[in-house]
Amino acid sequence: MAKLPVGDELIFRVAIPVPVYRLFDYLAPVDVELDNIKPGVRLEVPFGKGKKIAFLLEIAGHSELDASKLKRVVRILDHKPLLSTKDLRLLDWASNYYHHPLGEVISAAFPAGLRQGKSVVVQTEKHYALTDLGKVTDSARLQRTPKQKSVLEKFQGCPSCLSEAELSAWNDNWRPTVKQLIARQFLQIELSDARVNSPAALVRNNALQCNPQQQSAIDAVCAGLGRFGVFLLEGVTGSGKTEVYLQIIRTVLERGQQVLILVPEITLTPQLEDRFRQRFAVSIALSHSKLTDKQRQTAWLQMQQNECSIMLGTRSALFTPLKNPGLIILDEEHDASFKQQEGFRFSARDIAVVRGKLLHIPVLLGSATPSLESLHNVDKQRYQLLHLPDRAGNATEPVLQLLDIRNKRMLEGLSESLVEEMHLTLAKNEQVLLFLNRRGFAPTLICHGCGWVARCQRCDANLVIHFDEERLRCHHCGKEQRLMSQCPACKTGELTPLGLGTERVEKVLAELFEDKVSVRLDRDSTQRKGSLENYLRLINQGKVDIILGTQMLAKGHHFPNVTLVAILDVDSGLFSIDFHAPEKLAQMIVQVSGRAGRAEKTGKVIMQTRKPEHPLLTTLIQQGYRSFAKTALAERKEALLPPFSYQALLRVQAADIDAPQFFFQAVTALVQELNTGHTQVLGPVSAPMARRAGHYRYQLLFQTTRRQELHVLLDAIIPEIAKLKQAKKVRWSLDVDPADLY
DNA sequence: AGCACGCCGACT
DNA sequence: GTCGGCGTGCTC
Repeated sequence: MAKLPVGDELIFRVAIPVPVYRLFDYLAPVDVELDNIKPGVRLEVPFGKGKKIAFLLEIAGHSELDASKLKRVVRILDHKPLLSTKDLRLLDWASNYYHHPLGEVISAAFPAGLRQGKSVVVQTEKHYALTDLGKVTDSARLQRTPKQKSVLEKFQGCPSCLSEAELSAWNDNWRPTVKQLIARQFLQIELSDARVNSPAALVRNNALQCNPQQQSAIDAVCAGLGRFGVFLLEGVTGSGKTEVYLQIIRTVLERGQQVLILVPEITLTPQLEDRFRQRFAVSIALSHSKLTDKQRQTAWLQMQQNECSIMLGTRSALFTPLKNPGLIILDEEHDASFKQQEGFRFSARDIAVVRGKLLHIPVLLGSATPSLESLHNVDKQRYQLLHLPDRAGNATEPVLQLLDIRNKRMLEGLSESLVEEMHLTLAKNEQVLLFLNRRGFAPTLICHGCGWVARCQRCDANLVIHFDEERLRCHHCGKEQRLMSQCPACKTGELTPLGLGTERVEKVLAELFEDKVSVRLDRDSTQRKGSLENYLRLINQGKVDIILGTQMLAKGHHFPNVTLVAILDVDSGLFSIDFHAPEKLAQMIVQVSGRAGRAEKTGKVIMQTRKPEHPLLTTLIQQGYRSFAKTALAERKEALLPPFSYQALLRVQAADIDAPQFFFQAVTALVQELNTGHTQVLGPVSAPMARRAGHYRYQLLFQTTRRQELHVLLDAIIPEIAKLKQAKKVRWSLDVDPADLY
């Protein structure tokens, strides 16, 4: 083979999205103009048998490998990097912190299309604001789009006469067509530079009057614009957090900068989105899982190119490049969905803070029930607390009370006193909301004759009875079967449902409140697209008296006419072995309570319990979430648990029962060799659910009071674990700062 | 993660 | 005699 002229060749060092903790070297393409090639550009490279999209990290003069082993870059996909140097640094940091391969981390920052190598279409057309329509004279070109034509003409007659619907149609659907029209006219008439982002055109004058606390929160963040700082906005439901966001965003837009707003889940986005649209006359980029890849890519590029100033998105929108960043807002910062639970297990909240630091912009975290980590950061004066203690308007705080149900007669989970309270509320024509975080009819099917229990074959779990569909279903692996009528063990005993699910409560509601309308909101009843929205509409129209549901009720939905909220079984959250459980339970209780009494009507929250003296419950009820958090933090400190220590969890699962054991034997040997600091190693222990979907699950916990020490150990041990032959027989993953120990 | 190489059981 | 099972190892 002819020897390559090694000395003359330049080396492209790249990251490739494969689960390998290593970079790859390639020969630079021939005749490459180096001036234009910067780190971050996407490349197409030969890899193994096929081709892959790679990300350029550096251009080097030498490679460790013999030049004959190197392949050549096929082509360069980007003229300039789509990610900034700072964002690349952020991704590199995240790769190190979470011990996840850099190629996969960088890949996660791109929308699906660009990840797969789609080229960015150069946008020759500019996006213009509605104000520019006034200068378009040639509306004859819109003959085929009469609605757009009429909006245009209406606008030209009276710019402020456009309705909400017309404006959102413009934002959502019509802009491309009108945009084309403007592009054609661009050659004929001189348009102003009033683009979508132009501050003059972007705010509609409908801000709400703020109370002093809101105003001082707004002032504090606005005074911090242009430099790094983290603000924790603590405000109960209805305290006007959103208005604070909106007014701060206005200031950021006026500075000509962009805002990234992250929210936990799409369920609460429509309402928030509506408020944004009502407030700002600029287009808003959305990014969440219900959109198509193309829509997400468009939104991503609009932010990247500064054609859009506001992005509202979920966790994965965190990495959206911002040409002119001004502020990151993370709403409901305590929410668990900000932590990605598979693959690259990152915390969007924690990375947002690091990103703010790198970009020299403030980060605003908001919550009615801040995470203990964030409150601890306030104590440490790393975050600045902004408190909104009052409900806006005349709304009063709901009254929380414990209802001792020991020795009380229960009707399918409802105590007699609760039923009485419900009657009183319904008699006033007000709504009742019942919360039970367990779907299905009952969580257990047991034989009254022989004690046989319906178990999942593949998990350490019982099958849940779904009476309506006559099925038994495993909520962990999804496996299901027909609900049998005869005990498969003894063939004679009577099969009895044990325990309580929403379906069962729904049945008893129909009997107890014959003349009232109740709806059940859980994953099963809202599976069909749009059905949740339908139910919510009926509820808000007052056509529903009793709302019964799971988790999904706790998040964001407003039920102004609900004045009684009952948590049917608060005890099930009290006895988890996971130290995060009390925090999660307290947050859930407060969030559910927030659904009650939003208007001028005082709400009441009843929690049925058999542990009325439990300190978590009494502290929370008598002294509020803040006191609870203080107590919980003191307990964490006492036990040296996070945030007073740092954890990483090594999880393993395998179909073979012995494989995890062999894996951990090898890992333990590595730990003994490499753990030069004082990191504690707890385990391995079997996961709380030892078998799931036919896989045996074990985990090993690393814990230390000095974060640096933990990362030194992980830096050393992860590449070694990856090389273990025992590691190839299991599926393993590392979870840094695990949000739960399951 | 793919993908090929490689060494042992049931089929034309 | 082959087809194919998935264990093992590599990818610049």
